[in-house]
Amino acid sequence: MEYQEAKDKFISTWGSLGTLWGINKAMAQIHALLWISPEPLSMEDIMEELHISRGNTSMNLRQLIDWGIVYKESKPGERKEFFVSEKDVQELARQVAKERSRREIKPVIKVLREVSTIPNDGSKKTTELIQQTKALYELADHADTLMNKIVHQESNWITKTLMKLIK
Amino acid sequence: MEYQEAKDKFISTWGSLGTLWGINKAMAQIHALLWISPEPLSMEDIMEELHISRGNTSMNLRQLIDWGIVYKESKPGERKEFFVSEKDVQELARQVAKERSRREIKPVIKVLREVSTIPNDGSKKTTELIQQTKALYELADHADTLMNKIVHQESNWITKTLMKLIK
DNA sequence: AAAAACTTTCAATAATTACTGAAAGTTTAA
DNA sequence: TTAAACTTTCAGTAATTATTGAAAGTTTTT
Repeated sequence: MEYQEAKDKFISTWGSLGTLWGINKAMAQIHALLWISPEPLSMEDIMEELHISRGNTSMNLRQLIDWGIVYKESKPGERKEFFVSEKDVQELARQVAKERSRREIKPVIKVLREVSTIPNDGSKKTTELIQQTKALYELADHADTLMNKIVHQESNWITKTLMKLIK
Repeated sequence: MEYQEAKDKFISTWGSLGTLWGINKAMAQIHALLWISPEPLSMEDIMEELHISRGNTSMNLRQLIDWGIVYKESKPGERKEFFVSEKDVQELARQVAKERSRREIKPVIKVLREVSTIPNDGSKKTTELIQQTKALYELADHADTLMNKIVHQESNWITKTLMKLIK
């Protein structure tokens, strides 16, 4: 396998992975492209490489910037803007963990807490609802605490911790 | 908040959470309904509670069974089949981790390994491709090993481990 | 072996989500 | 202050994904 094939394969795999966890294909592909690009890319560059429209590129770049994993960069003498991705895999993982906690896990935890703390009228169905949602609440809460822990640690804590658990 | 409101809230939240990680709404809602139901439910029961069609119910129940988190059950004297969910939160987490590893992470790891091991022709772009995909490969591989570790441990290892990391 | 009770399949359709492209908006240069 | 270079917005449209419902399939009972 040579360069072009490997590149295409990576971009398309990363793209379909995205849809699997709530990021759309274009957004994931733009990230993939920037992730492996040694140079900042302009909007033109991205549109051309991925065959997507200007509007699509603009909207998805904005989302990547919101996620904190892509940055704008301006080259001296050039009028247009260029984009680069965060290149450190640890930092990428931290940002993703942080955003997912905020967008997905926190709201669910809130509902689970509300639901699991309704007054128990003693009926079987209410008891079951409380018991089962409480179990989910505790699991989700632990997982979220762990994620936040990761987000606030120094950069290579993730790898070190995973390694410790694995062996 | 009383029973019915809490129940509806849980089912709809769990349902939208599902779409966020690649499980469709009906599937997640059926799971939610069974998760908090003290009794096994028939297909009729599920259709009626969630206002979904027979076909939809049948297909999504099958998927839940494939995921290993819902079981068929037959009541003596009754002709139709009943369904119950796995009720242990640890076991639920294990099954989900196992399936996600198999369906999502493993295939990505395979591509990352392939892409990150192409011959390096010494060019800047090839070097960058190899370096960046290798970093992702290592992260994904560690995460997957950890998940498998979880899957094969005794049931309350997850909580114990998370607790240890958290404090 | 026929009928009744129930489940599964799948083509058609509905609902959702993503994408385009041109117009409006913004910034810089002349 | 006008024009050129570039970016963003968003209504319309395309693509994708989920759902229905009726027909076909299966199992159990009589």
